[in-house]
Amino acid sequence: MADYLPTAPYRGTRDFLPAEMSVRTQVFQRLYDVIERYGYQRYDGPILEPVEIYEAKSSREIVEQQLYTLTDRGQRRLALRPEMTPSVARIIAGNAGKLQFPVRWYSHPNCHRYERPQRGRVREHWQINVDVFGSDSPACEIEIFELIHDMMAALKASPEQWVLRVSDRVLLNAILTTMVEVPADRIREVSALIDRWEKYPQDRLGQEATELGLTDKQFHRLGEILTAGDALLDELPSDAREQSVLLRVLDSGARDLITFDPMIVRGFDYYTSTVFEVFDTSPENRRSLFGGGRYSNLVGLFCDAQIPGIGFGMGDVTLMDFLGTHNLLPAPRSEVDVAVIPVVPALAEAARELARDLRRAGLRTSTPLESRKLGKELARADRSGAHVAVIIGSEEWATGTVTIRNMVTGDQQQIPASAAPSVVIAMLG
RNA sequence: GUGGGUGUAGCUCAGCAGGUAGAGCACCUGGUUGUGGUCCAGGAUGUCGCGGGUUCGAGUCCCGUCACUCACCCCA
Repeated sequence: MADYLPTAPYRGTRDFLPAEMSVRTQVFQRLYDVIERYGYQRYDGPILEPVEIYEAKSSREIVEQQLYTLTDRGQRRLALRPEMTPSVARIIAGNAGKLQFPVRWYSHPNCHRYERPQRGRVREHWQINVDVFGSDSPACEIEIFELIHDMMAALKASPEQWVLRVSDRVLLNAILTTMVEVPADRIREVSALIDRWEKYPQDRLGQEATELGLTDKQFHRLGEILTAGDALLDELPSDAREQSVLLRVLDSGARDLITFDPMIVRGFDYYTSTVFEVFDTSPENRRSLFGGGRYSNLVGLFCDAQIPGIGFGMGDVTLMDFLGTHNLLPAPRSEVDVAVIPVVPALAEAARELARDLRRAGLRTSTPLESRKLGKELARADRSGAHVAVIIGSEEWATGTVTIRNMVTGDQQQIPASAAPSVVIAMLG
C-alpha cells in the first residue's frame, strides 16, 4: 500500500472550507465597514520581514522562541511576521514624507508564531490591526475605544459579554515608584509579575515578589493597589496625574467606555503608556480578543522622525471563540440563489442561456455540469441552498416557457422564459 | 520547552474479565424512465493512529512513537 502524504494542514494552521469561509467573510466585512466608517484606510505588507525589526522591540519570548525564521539565498535573516506593528512602523517611517498626519490605517494580515496550539491559540492567525500615527492627543485613545465599542456592536455583542480593560505604563511606573517604592531597576520585572497577578495563587506571587527583592510590606501594599479599582485614582501622586494620557481619557466623556485596571500590563516592550485589552466575560474564553496600546518610539527604529503611534490587534481565533460561545456567528451563505436544471441533456444549451439572463440580473446561478436525472439535480440544488429551481422541459422550452419551483414550499408555476429573472428575484425577496 | 486527556466508519461515539468490529447521522441504489426535503426496502464503508511486546488469541494489557486536544510559558 502506498504511503500517502498527510491531508491535515501543518500543525497550528487551518484550512477554511467554503462554509466556514463564508461565516468569516461576513464577520470580517462587518468589522471593515465599521473601521472604514471612522476613516481608516486599508494597507498591507509582506509576510516576510528582516528579523532585526522584531529583535529591538518585541517581547523576548516571541523573538527567542516563537519566531519562524529562515535565511535566504543571500544569507539574509528573515522571519514570518509574528505581528504587524513593527511592519507598519517600518512602512510609516519609509513613507513619512508623503503622508498627511495623523494617519489612520488598518490591515488584516496573517501572522505566524511557533506555539503549542490550544484554545484561542494557533500558529497562523489572522489579526485585524488598527493604528493611528502622528498624534499624542488623548483623542486617539478615545477614538480607538469608541471604535472598539462599535466593532463589538456590529458583531451584535452586548456590553455584558465583554470588557475593555485599560491601564497606563507611565501611571503604573509612578505608582510602583512612589507608592510601593520599587527601585527603578526592578520596575520591569515587577510589571511582569503584575501581568500574571490573576493567574498565580497568592503564595506564589509572594514568593516571586520576595525573589525580586520586595519586602512583605511592599508586596502587601502592591496587592492593595492592584485591587483598589477606581479608588486608586484618587490617591495618585500629582506628577503621575499630569503625565498620564489615560487620566485625561478617564476625566472625559469617554470614561464609561473603559474599565481602569492596573493589572493590564502586556508583554510587548514597545508600549510606552496606554495599554489595553478586551476580554470575553465568559469563563471558557480566557484570552484577550483585542490587545493594544501606545508606542512612542517604534517608528524611531527606522528614521529620525518622532512619530508616535497607538493601535491594537484583534485575532480571529479568540474572536471566533467569542462569537461561537455567545451564539453570534452568522449562517453561511448558500452556494447559489437559483439552479437551472434541464430535464434532458439536449437542453443543456438552453439552460446555460437562461442562466446567463439570471446572472445578468445579479442572481447567483448554477447549471449542472454532469447530465443526471432531474431528481438528483433537485436534491443537489436543495443541498446547495438554492431557494429556487428553474426546470427546463422539452415541450415548454419549445413554446418559450419554463417551470419555476420554490424549493422551500414545493410550489411550481409555468412562466415565460423571459420573465424568469424578475419572477425569481420576486421569490427571493 | 513542561504536564494532563484522547486517538475505533465521512461525522459523533459505543465496545472492554483479552475471543474473529457496532449504533446513530451522513452516503449509494431502488420504490418514483420530468421533481429534492418525509416514508419504505436494500447496499457500500474500517491498515480499531503507527511500531514493537505479552498471549493459543490484542481495538481491549505493556512499552515506545506520532497526531489531536487542554493547561503552563507567551500572546490575538
